[in-house]
Amino acid sequence: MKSPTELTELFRDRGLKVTPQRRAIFEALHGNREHPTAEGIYARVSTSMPTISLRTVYQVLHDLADMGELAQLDLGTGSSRFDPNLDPHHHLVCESCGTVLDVHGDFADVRVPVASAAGFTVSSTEIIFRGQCPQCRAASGGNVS
Amino acid sequence: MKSPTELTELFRDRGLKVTPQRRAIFEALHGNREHPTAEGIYARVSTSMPTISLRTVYQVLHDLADMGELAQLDLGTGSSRFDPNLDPHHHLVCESCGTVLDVHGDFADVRVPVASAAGFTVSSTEIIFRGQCPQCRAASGGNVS
DNA sequence: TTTCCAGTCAACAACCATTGCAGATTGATG
DNA sequence: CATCAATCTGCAATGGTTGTTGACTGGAAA
Repeated sequence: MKSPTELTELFRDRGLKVTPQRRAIFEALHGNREHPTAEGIYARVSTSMPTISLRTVYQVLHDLADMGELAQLDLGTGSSRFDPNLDPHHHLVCESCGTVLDVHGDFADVRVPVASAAGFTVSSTEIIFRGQCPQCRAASGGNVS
Repeated sequence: MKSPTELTELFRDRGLKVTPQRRAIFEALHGNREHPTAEGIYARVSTSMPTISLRTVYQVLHDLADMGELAQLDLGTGSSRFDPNLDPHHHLVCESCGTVLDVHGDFADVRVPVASAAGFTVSSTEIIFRGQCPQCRAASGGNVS
């Protein structure tokens, strides 16, 4: 994702206002590797701006996603997660605690076999590895519960 | 997924009752390749059993999933989908209409690079191809959305 | 710096998929 | 066919997310 400064310019260029709320959200996302949920961003921003509403957080996150500056993920953990990392990559999801890690690797050869494609136009490929993180494995003795 | 008859035996063996509701749901799932939602199964079963409740459909689907006789999928289409096909396979999702197709293919070489694994124990790998089906492409002139 | 207004915000209610609850009902066994 | 635990239904409640609306404000222009 672009830096808060770059996003500020981008918004101005598009005739959009750069409000304190937006700035705070830009900051909260910058360099964030936690794949936060909207609630997560809300919690973080609320500490410095207690009056911001969750509605606004959703709005700004969607604006950024629509502009292609942020990826929205649905990893089956109950709520959408937002990923400022726009490099092509995949995810590792802990089924116990929900933690998400990035997986970088060359999966260029992962394509739909022609026989299955049936005229489909594939625009993106998402690989989700599910399992258990070291912390949860240690805590549960290796059982996924 | 096992046949309705086999599921009947399986339930009896486990001391579970085989009610008309369960039988109807077994039938609705048998050979179903539509990756239906709970609502979808409810709609189908309702035609022959108008008094069945959506609550019961959810209950039975979860029972089957817990028993490993049915796969529950979250493909980011808003609601869970249920897949009676237990062969290892992946999915192709139309971003316009939500249709889901199975993708069979050899993706055995899709593994988490050691560097990314960071002690994670990977128990399953899910590949989701997103795009547009032929019908939607024709209908929209090739534009998504 | 003041004006002005399109763009934005906060609060609230609504929405959807899903689940918890409790009382009525019913398979399966003896 | 009597018994009873398992099951069903209807309804309320939950959690995540979005629609609405009137008040508010960033920032370009004067």
